[in-house]
Parts: sequence; C-alpha cells; structure tokens
Amino acid sequence: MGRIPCCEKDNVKRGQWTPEEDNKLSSYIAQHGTRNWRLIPKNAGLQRCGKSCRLRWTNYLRPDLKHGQFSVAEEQTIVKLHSVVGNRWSLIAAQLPGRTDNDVKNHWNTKLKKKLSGMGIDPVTHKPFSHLMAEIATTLAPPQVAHLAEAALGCFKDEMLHLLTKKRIDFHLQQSNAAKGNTTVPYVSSKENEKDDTAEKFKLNLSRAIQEPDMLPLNKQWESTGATSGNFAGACGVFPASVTGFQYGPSSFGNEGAGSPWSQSMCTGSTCTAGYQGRPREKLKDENGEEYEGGKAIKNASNIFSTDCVLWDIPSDDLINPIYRDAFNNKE
DNA sequence: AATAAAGGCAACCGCAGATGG
DNA sequence: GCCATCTGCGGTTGCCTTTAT
Repeated sequence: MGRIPCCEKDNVKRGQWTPEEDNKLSSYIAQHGTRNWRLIPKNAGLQRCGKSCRLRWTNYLRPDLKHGQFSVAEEQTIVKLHSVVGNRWSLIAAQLPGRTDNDVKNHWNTKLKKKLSGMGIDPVTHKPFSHLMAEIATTLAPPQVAHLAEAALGCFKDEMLHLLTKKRIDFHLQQSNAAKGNTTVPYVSSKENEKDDTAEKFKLNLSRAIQEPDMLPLNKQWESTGATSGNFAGACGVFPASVTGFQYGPSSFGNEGAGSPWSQSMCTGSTCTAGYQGRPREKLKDENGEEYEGGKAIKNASNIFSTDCVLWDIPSDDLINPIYRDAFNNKE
C-alpha cells in the first residue's frame, strides 16, 4: 500500500517539452497562477503530470530566470556557499537571483566540482587533498592510512594514474624520437610539462602527507601556503601568498586562460563524479565531534553556521537571504 | 568523414516536510 | 493526533551536443 501516484502514469506524456506545451503552460499560469499543480495540466489541456509541469515552470519557463552562463561571481558564491551548506542546492540558489537549484546543481556537478578537484581541493570538504591526507594520517594507525588515503583520494588518484600513464607514453615517444635523430623538438609541450610537474609535486606531497602527519597543524585555519610543500594547491600556484586565510579568490576563479587550474585538463569527468554521486544522508561529524546529518536534516539555517570547519570569508552583505545574513552576523 | 567518448542539461524519481481536513 | 494530499528538494537518469580519435 504505497501512496497514490501524483498522476495517471499511463495517460501522461514524458520527456522533452515542446514549444506548444510550453506556451499552454505559460499562458495558463499567467492567467491562473500556480496554485494546485495537480489540476494545472488538466485545466491547461496538457497531458503531463502536475509534477512535471511544476518542474518545467520552475526550472525553465519562469520569466525571472537567467539562462546564460554562470558568471565568475556566481561561481564564487556557489563554491563559498557549498563549503558552508553542502548540497543544499535550493539554499544556494536562493542567493543567486534567476538561478534554480537544478541550474546550480548541474553547474556544480559538471564544472565546479572538476575545477576544485583540478586545484587539488576536495569538493566535498573544500579542503586541500594534502590537508585531508594529513588528517587521516594523524588519526589512524599506519597500516590503515594508506588504504584510507587511497579511498579519500579516489578522484585524484585516478587522475594521477592518468597523468603518470601519459608521462610514460610521452617518455617512450621521446625516446623513439631521439632514436630517429630528432633531438631538437621536444615532444612534450610546455603545458604537458606543467602537468607532469604537477604530477610529481602531487606524488611528493602525497607521500609526505602520509609519512609526516604533523606536516599541517590541525585545528588551525588554513593558510595560503604559496609554494609550501604541504599544500598541493599552493604548490600549483593557485592561491596567492598575499591572501590571509584560505579562500577562493578571484585569482583562482577568474583566469580561464592557458595553464589555468580551471582547465578541465586536470580531472576527467567520470573519475571525479563517481565517488560523490548518490551520497547517502549519513550521520556526519564536524571537527568538534558534533554529529549532524547530511542531506535534508538541517532545518534551521542558523545552525549551518555553527561549525568552524567552513570558510568564513563571505561578506555578509553579499547574502541576499536575511536568514543567512542574520546567522552570519550572529556567528560570534 | 565516421565513430566513440565525454560533457552538459533537462527531466524524472522518490523521499520528506508542510498543510489542511 | 491521524491521514491524505501537496509541495519542495536532492539524487539520478537519459538524451542531445560537442570534442577527440
């Protein structure tokens, strides 16, 4: 005995909406509003489920929606808010006028997550991978560390394998070129060298993070480490040394040019996304050991701001929703 | 030019909270 | 308080487009 379906599944059309259907729905809603979604398709002459109509309206037809590319400022806002509230897409979207939760979610899953991974930052915790490695190393007995570190770095590990495999192929090609007497033109481009350099740095930091658990002090605000070996992102030159406290500054978000850490070259989609999709609403713990629940459990927005394991560099004036603003201002 | 792989996005699914009788 | 229904949300899927080989 489940609950009754929201509509007769046999009689409803599914899949892509046609312009004609869009017109019907838009003009009906313009006249009658959006009360009672179940009745809307029937009254509007649509063979659609009410839920489908609601989705179409909220995610596509609403006149106040923006349809273009996300701006750098919007991306920054998404990343910052995600570091605070996690996958609460509706909360994040509420801070971005004209954007829907679906927009934000899709943009995060297809672009931002990869960009962060490419910068050496875990998109779930928003911490540098090396920092996570150090945390793991301090809390576990040595035999466990390697395995858990591997698991924690699932995305990045795959990328490293990719890079290292490519390096090996490049090496063979270079050797074969050399054997043919072609010694003047290096096979590997400067960008490839950059990648290989990155791979080496990551390898070094990975092993150091495991071997030297106190490399990064815990319970301390992240610092921009510049070229400090402990921070992979810093080692890649992502974060400006002048920045006080770890943050996603314009320098890391605004430059999409050649060699930018934002280029998709750093992380392939399948390897990056698999580990994070379908994340259950598990019990999680913050850095103080306080238990909280992932997913929808947080109902009071102010609670979201009560943990120290998040980034606090969001200017409160940037927050459109007064709930956020108040929570932010009362955080002390 | 053809094909495969990856990316991007719209839409669907199912769960949970809100609401009203 | 209970139940039925509506609504909102986050996760997932599937299809179309773009890019790489």
